Amino acid sequence: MKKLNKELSVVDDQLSRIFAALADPTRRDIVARLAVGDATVGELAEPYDVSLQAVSKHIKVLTDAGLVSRSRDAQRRPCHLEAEVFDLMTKWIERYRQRAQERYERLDAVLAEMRGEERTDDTPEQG
Amino acid sequence: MKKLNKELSVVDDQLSRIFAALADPTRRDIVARLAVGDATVGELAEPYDVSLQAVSKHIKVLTDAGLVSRSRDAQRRPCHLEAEVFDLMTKWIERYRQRAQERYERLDAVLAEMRGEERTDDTPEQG
DNA sequence: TCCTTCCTCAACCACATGGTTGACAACGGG
DNA sequence: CCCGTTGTCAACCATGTGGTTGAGGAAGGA
Repeated sequence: MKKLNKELSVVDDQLSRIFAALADPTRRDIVARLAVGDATVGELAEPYDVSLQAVSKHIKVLTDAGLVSRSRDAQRRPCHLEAEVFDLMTKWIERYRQRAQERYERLDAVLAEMRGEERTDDTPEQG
Repeated sequence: MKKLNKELSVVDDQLSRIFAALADPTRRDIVARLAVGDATVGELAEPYDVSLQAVSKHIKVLTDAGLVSRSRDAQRRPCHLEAEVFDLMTKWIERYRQRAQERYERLDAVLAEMRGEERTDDTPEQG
């Protein structure tokens, strides 16, 4: 039963890009500022001590993840935060957070039961 | 106004570790399985085509991020999913998703208004 | 047309990361 | 006590990532 069919569905792939994009504090900061309002690369770069090119790269990572879209306004290329993509993340998170939470609550019940009975099974179904 | 005070607060640091941990599909898969029930490294490694050591490393990344805790049961070191840490993420996400969503909805209103009036302001307050 | 502004591309560098293999530590069963 | 089971540590390797600098494209303004 080796070699789990790792065809890396598109959603899975995007999820990876989103999480990876948000793993960087600078990029999270940029997202935070874009939540307030659209901004150009230059404006976004201004508070940081790094080159404009570095910030441009961060923006690219964010756009590749679908978190940011670009438009054109003369020479400017304003960045816009795409809120919908967050849903993909929250859906993923909520699914497992809930399961884990339920399991945790069930554990309480089990522990209460165990005080009077005996344990037969160790690991719940898995796969 | 350069050099944003980048002291990388503890929360920020953990947030980075959490997002980075979940950026890997294998680790997300492990989290998914741990949501169903606790498991040992060996059990977790079984479906994959990689060495046990590689999976052990993944587990280490997850524990360092606070997503997984370990216990001891004879030679076994079962992995347990820590659901609370998810809250840190969802809180961060929700904050900016909401802002962006509100901004988006406000845009609708503005566009509707624009059909009858004239525009004076372009970019909402920012900073 | 030439210049300026805004931004991206390309090459490079240091370091992090995911994988490997080999050694070995921790624990319980004979 | 020795052995098997379970898992980690250490060293190594290939690739990815965030940063740099330099060159240059795209779009107006003079």
